[in-house]
Amino acid sequence: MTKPALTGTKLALLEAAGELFAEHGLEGTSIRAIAEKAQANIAAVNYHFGTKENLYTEALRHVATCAPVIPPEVFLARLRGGGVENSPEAVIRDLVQDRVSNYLSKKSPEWHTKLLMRSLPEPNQALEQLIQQIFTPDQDGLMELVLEINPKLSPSQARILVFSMIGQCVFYVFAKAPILILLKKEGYDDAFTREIGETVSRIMMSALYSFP
Amino acid sequence: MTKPALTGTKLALLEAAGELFAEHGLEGTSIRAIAEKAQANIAAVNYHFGTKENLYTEALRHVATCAPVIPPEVFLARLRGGGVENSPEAVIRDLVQDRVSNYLSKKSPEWHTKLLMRSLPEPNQALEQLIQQIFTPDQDGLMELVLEINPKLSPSQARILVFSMIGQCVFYVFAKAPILILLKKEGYDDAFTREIGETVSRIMMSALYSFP
DNA sequence: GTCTATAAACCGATAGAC
DNA sequence: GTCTATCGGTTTATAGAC
Repeated sequence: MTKPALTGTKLALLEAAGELFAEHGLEGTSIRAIAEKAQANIAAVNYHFGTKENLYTEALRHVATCAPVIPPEVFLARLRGGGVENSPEAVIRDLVQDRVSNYLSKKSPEWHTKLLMRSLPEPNQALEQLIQQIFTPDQDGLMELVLEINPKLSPSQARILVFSMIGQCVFYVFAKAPILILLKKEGYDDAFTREIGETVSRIMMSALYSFP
Repeated sequence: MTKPALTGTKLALLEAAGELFAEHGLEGTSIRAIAEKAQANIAAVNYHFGTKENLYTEALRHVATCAPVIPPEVFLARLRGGGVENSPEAVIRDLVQDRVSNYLSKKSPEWHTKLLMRSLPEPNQALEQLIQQIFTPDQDGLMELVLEINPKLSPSQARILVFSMIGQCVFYVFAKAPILILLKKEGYDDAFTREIGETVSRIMMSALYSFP
């Protein structure tokens, strides 16, 4: 038991804040708006979190620890297990599909990914912690996976391949608004999400075997 | 002559504002800070631009019209011209290298791309105009290029391939801060930038021929 | 066009009653 | 733990002199 359960008001504040921060950023969100959305008192923010910055940090940490993405180790184990259903093609396809559907579909609230995206170019005290706890292990696991499929890759190539894979998935979240305008769509439907996953995994597979 | 020349103060305000907006966002930047940086009076912002939002819009438009990226038509013409130096491999490599170095090196001030990145998830009244004037023609041109190299691609596949190419390039700008922390680097050096370009173009080439 | 001075509103944070 | 009331500071925007 590392984390005490959140009382109703504290949780309501955290989620209201997360949603508003995701939409309007740290500076664009007032604690008054947060308290109103959470149906709590303005002073409750200060009571539960001290400062607005702390609340932002907590919201970001909350999102990061909630991410239901399947860790690379699972796919690495499948790959080493062998069998037709665990071919590199199948494993990469499932991995990419998991990431894409995680980012683009409704597995988790939309503001989770939105807040995450916003925190990347807007460095925050929570970001470095996030990187060490979430991104670095994930990146390392994915590099191991990529090197398992093609051991001839240089570490530097493997790293860029991983960035490219993540970058393609993230781009659709990050640039969602302009992409939707470009496509004249209202939102990503399931068929489009599936096609993104299929195409990205196919790109990665063909690339993986074309190196070094 | 569609645009009257900018007076010294107005231009100074625009550039100071752009730099601050890129760094701290719309809400995180005060017109006081802008005026101070531009060595102008606070009231000058209101005089020249009316509101802070207008100034933000103008700064974004300024950046968009300054982008020195080589248009897809140039590469399409090379491709159709034929010859060894105009092979699909060479053309894609040069295109990706141009984008990457444009985004990552010092061809244009760093705040240009930073402001552009920030405006994508933070929709603004200028964004739609930006998309119609810049993104849509660019996207269409790149799709034509991709279809010239592999005419068997479905339009939907070609579109996603283009998104994937742009997405990979943009990711390194967008997620620069976490990537640098991850790599334990201070900045992108030329060797790294070059390797990104080479790897991304190689990924795209192998993918282009593996479809459909 | 540029300045000073100021209006009017909002901000985050907190003291103190309950 | 929750509330009201308020402090001290900042914000944008503007009126009016030069």
